[in-house]
Amino acid sequence: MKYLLSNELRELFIDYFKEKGHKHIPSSSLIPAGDDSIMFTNAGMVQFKDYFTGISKPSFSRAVTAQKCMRAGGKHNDLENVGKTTRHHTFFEMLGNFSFGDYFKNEAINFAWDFLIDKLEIDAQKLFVTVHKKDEEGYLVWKDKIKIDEKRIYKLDDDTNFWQMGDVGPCGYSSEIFFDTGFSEWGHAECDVTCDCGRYLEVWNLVFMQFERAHNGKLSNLPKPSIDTGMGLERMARVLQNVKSNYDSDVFMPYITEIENITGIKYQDGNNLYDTAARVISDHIRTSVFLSSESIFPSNEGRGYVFRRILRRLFRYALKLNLNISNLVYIGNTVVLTMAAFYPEIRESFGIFEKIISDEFERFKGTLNSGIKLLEDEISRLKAEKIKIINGDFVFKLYDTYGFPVDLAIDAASENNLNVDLAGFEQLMQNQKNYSKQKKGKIDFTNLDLNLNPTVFVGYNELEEEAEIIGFLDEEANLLNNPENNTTGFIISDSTPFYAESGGQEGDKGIIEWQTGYFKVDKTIKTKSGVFLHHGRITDSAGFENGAVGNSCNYLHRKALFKVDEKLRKMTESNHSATHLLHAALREVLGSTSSQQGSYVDSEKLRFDFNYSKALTHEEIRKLEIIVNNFIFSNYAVEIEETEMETALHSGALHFFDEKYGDKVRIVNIGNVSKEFCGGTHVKSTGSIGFFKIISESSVASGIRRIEAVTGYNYLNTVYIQEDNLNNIIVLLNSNKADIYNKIIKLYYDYEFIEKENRELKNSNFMLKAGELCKEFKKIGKYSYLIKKLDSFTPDELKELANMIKSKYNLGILANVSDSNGINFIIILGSFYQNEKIIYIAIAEGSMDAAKIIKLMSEKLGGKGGGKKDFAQGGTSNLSKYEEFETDTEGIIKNYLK
RNA sequence: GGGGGGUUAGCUCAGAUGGCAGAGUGGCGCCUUCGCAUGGCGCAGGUCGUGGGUUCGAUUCCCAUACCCUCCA
Repeated sequence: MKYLLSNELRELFIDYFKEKGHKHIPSSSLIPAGDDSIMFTNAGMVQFKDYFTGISKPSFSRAVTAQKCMRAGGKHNDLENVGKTTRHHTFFEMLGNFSFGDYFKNEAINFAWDFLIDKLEIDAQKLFVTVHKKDEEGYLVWKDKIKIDEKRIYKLDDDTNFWQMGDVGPCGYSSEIFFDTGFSEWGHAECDVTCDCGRYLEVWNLVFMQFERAHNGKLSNLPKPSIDTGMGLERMARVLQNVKSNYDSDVFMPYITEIENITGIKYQDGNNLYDTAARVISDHIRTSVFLSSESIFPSNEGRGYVFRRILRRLFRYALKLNLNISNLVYIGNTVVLTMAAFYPEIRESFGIFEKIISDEFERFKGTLNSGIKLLEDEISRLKAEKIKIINGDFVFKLYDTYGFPVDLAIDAASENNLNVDLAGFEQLMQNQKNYSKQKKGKIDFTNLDLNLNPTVFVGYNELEEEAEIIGFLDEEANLLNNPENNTTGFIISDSTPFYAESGGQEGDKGIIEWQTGYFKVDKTIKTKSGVFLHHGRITDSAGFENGAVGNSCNYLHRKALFKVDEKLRKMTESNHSATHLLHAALREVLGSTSSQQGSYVDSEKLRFDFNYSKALTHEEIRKLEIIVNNFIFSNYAVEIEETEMETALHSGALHFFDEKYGDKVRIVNIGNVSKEFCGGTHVKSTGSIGFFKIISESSVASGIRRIEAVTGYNYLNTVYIQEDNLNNIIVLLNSNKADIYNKIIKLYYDYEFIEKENRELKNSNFMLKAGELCKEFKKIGKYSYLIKKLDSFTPDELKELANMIKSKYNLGILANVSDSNGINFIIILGSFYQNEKIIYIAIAEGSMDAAKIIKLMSEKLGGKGGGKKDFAQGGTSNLSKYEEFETDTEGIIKNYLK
């Protein structure tokens, strides 16, 4: 067996298959292009999916790749296993060779065997293979052509040896090659390839795509069967380096060695906490470096959320080993040193990695601290009540709501001699998962498989076109032959001038009309296979009149005129072309690293997201606007070029791989300032954009900024709105454009001054009034009371006045030594309020109860009220009681004091 | 996409079955001190995220909405 480093293995593999007529295709992004069914690229075949399904055709029939892959979210999730086994990773590389209708089983098996035996010089006695029990053809290749001992061929079932992409589409038997490491993680002495103990390592999976599964589940033979294979680089490196674990290979040892150096503890490849932590840290840092290079940022949804979970798991283990953030960055740099030769993007993005990891660490500390606080409170409560177990509800809430890791909660519990009800926790966790699953179920029309030819799009040149209606889908995606009049749904046609939403450009609106009626299109979308869906409502007079078929009407194969709303389309095109200009300007002002993160244009405005770490300054925004408007005023011609993907890639045009481009791509050239892949529609020359103005700049996620802007007429509208506002203000203040600012400044200061003066005036007025009212207290024994009705006071004013009376009266009593048998008084003030009710408040001191008095008053006055012992208020809309307010209240007080 | 939580003074956060909005810290002033650290006293600083509703009364309850955190998909 050859001893190869991982980089050598990768090279050898690619060279071998290149020699066998395969085209080396670079690894695609970790973000699958135009594929929402998976979160991350998780196998080598992902970038070739459309070739296997036949949606598009490659210009080559054999390919070889080393593909970046992730399994840490969605259907394939290995995250929790990482660090605990010898062979699970969140990020890994898959080596693969592919045949698209070219060679099949015989060659695929021979290539694999030849590579293993001849190139890697692996001892054939250590290899075992599996085939599907019904795959006689595959079995015979192994037995007769390769001449492998029958005892080494395992015939297995669907669950291990049948592969399919989804419920429908291409699928087929697979054959796997296992390597006997002679070492079982579980200490098994006797077992075989079907055992999960790690002794038999699956090193190569060959998928024979030979069937097509229909909606009814039936299989039919594919005319041109294909091959999809995958060999895990990390596993094979481990085999060739003859070590017990992927982590002991040169793929991970550089990082583990660094952890040893930092902590001063030797890595033992064991199951203890330290060794697990070292593995987790190595794996997760490597993954984080790669995710950073894909412009994925930690967030609370989708891929960003997976990234956040990986980072949090990394931090948890880093804390256990007392690693700090600069240690982690240092290890991250080692990832760059070991892997950037093959993946140069990670070197360029290292700054982003540094920022992400340190920002996220700060955030993590925040959630840790708040969690620790809650946990400490709970623990001391339990201790006080002598309870020995923290219940699952609490731990779940801590985790679910506050993001506090469960294992840390368990640690803290055991430090305090407490247990955690883990079963209860798991139950709640399961409930949440089920709940979340149930809540899915909106139809994704873009993912429909309608089994129709792609719609011919003529809308680049035509906005009106006669076309044939070939189908109608209702809102539940049922194909209706005779949709009733007034039904909403989707019209499908053989061709159309309507642009369907894609590439961040809104779909067209407009009208589809025929002799007896029309269909108002409010949006246009398309399926992944290119069938255009015009959404709207049928309005057909024939539907009402045709009694024979109720009010339904057959639209199938009817010719209709498809008319795009030209005005909206033109405005959208302005915005779209302006987006390209803005992109060019951004690269000029902020540098070429500020690349596109997404964009959306409709007829009203354009939105552009890009990565940049801080808010744009006022000056930068102005600069962008000036540059873009200069582009517009230069009236550059917009040239569209249609070309092969290959040549386009070499032309230096900007492209973004979360977009899906066909084999033929369109390149949009604007002057010599912008060149981008783009399937959207554009103005003929930049002059017709008219004008460009940024209306907002904001942040969408950390590290991503968003610019929103308007063009042409839309800007005119915002100018009008602003102008009207300004004019209204000018007229109101009887001023003019030149003076208005100074006038407002003056008014503002005047207002502040007057308000302060007013407050003081009111205060001194209240003081005076309070002083007067102080004299009106009446006495019954040691109690005194003041009852007064006042006109047009607000509740707040009553409160304030009463408080002043109280302090003045208090002062008077305290000054008067002879009256020292305790302070017991109540102040009751009432007023009209907004001419619709009587309000009254009571402030009491000593043993008088304001709330009780207010209750009694409310009974008498037919109102409601309440409060506390020292303060209460009430109200009534029974205005006629106002005249007797004082006498009534006095009666109540006298009665109360009796 | 769904669930949970949050938004109160410049900052960190309390708060009440609905009844006059608080602490710590920072800011300013004064005192203690030869001076500094410190300590003591006082002052300023609030649309209680926004908009509706219920109520005599809402920062608190209800509805909607924005933003942030978090879990699940």
